[in-house]
Amino acid sequence: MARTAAEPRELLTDTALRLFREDGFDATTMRRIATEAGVSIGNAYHHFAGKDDLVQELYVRIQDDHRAAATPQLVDGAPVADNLRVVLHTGIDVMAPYHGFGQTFLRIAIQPSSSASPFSGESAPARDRALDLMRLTTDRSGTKVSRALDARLPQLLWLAHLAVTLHWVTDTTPEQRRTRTLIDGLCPVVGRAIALSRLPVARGLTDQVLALLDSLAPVLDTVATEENPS
Amino acid sequence: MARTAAEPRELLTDTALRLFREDGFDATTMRRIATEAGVSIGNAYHHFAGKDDLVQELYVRIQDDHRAAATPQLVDGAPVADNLRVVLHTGIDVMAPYHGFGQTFLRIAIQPSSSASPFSGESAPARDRALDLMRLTTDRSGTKVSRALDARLPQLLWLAHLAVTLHWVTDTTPEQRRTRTLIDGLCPVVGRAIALSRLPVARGLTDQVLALLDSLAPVLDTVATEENPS
DNA sequence: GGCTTTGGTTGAACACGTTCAACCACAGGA
DNA sequence: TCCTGTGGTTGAACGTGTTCAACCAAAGCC
Repeated sequence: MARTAAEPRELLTDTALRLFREDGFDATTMRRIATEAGVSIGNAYHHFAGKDDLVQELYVRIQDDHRAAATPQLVDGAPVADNLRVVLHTGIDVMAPYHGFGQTFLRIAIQPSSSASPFSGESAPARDRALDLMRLTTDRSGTKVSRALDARLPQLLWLAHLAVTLHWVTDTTPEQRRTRTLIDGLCPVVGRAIALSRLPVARGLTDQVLALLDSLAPVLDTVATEENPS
Repeated sequence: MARTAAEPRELLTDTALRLFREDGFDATTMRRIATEAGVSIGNAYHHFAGKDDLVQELYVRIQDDHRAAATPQLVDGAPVADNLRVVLHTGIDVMAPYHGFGQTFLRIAIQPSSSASPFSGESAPARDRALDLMRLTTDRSGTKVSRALDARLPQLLWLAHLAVTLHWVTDTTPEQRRTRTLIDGLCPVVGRAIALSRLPVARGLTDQVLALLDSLAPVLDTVATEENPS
């Protein structure tokens, strides 16, 4: 046999992700992942904290794919609504093969303990990556916004992304068409709202929203805070 | 002993909810729920589809408590922002004892199969109840809004409620203070946005938002549609 | 009294995720 | 050559949620 010990970690992730895609999350057992990857079940747990940890691997992978898919389609100087549309659609694209266990996906992502949690205060590299993509989106767009709004806009768009994802998970229409419609309807709204925010009449509301976002800073900011002084 | 077979269903829910509160969701085993309720484990599964089903019981119970707590505090003719504030705060109040397993809470609620799912297209009595409360809120408020917006406003407020709940689940501040702050900041924003929506300059945006909500009607409407022609 | 039906009740049994003490294989000293 | 770590590797074992064939007990009906 002489198994070359060829990175069981990669073997495990690949097998797991394939089985997740084929049979769904619940139907895929750790025993089968391990056997098909050619390692023992105990060894699987040596490389990954648990079944959920395997999903996080997918989570991170999807984020990378998302960035790779979205970036080349962004148009410099285009309205932010257009670029947001690109980002949201490509986001759905890369997630599409995994719609089957979107619920599981969300379940893992929600857990504050998970590093994939969109809200986790810890290092949360996944969320930072998502926020970075949104910052890239606003930076490359030509829409003029106030300085104060510009600082918070990526986070607002990220929240929109979160909302769209939430809808996508529960979307039972074929090919998740309704989510596509939602995106196409949502982006112009966001663009128009941004435009409106510059008018004096909306000044008060804009300031309120920004103050509100400031109060949520610990949730939204990319900071390495939290109880880990060591 | 002569156990009087006194409604094992109620015994089970009461025991389960108590144990959930005391020890959390994961630490509470079906075996313990069954034993402490004085029934066999198999019998527990005769009355409830599974552990998740017990949580749904709590879900429904909370919705009722929420309505009971919010209704008497609503002020007829008050600005909708004020009444919304009441509803959101009382919502947090009734959920407070269960913050410990808020994640589980969400996990159950997300599943489209669950009748507690906020998005499930089926009968979804729980969601209808929540929407009803929001309709009550807008009806009793004195804020003037356009006819078109009035029809959709409860659903918009319900979405706000959903967002606040999502934040609450992941809120790790003591007593979930940050969620309280979020509510206090969010309500004036909602009120101001509603006021702004009546201005001609915001007419286009308002119409777009309403059209967007219309496209989501199957998700948001209280209708008994879905594949169940029998 | 028998007989059937119906629906609550039981606990052993199943498959699962996860843990853990034991087991290598190999590297680096002495 | 031996000793001693060190870190990947193993599979039996544990406790869990859930299922299911069997078992009642009471209610009709003859």
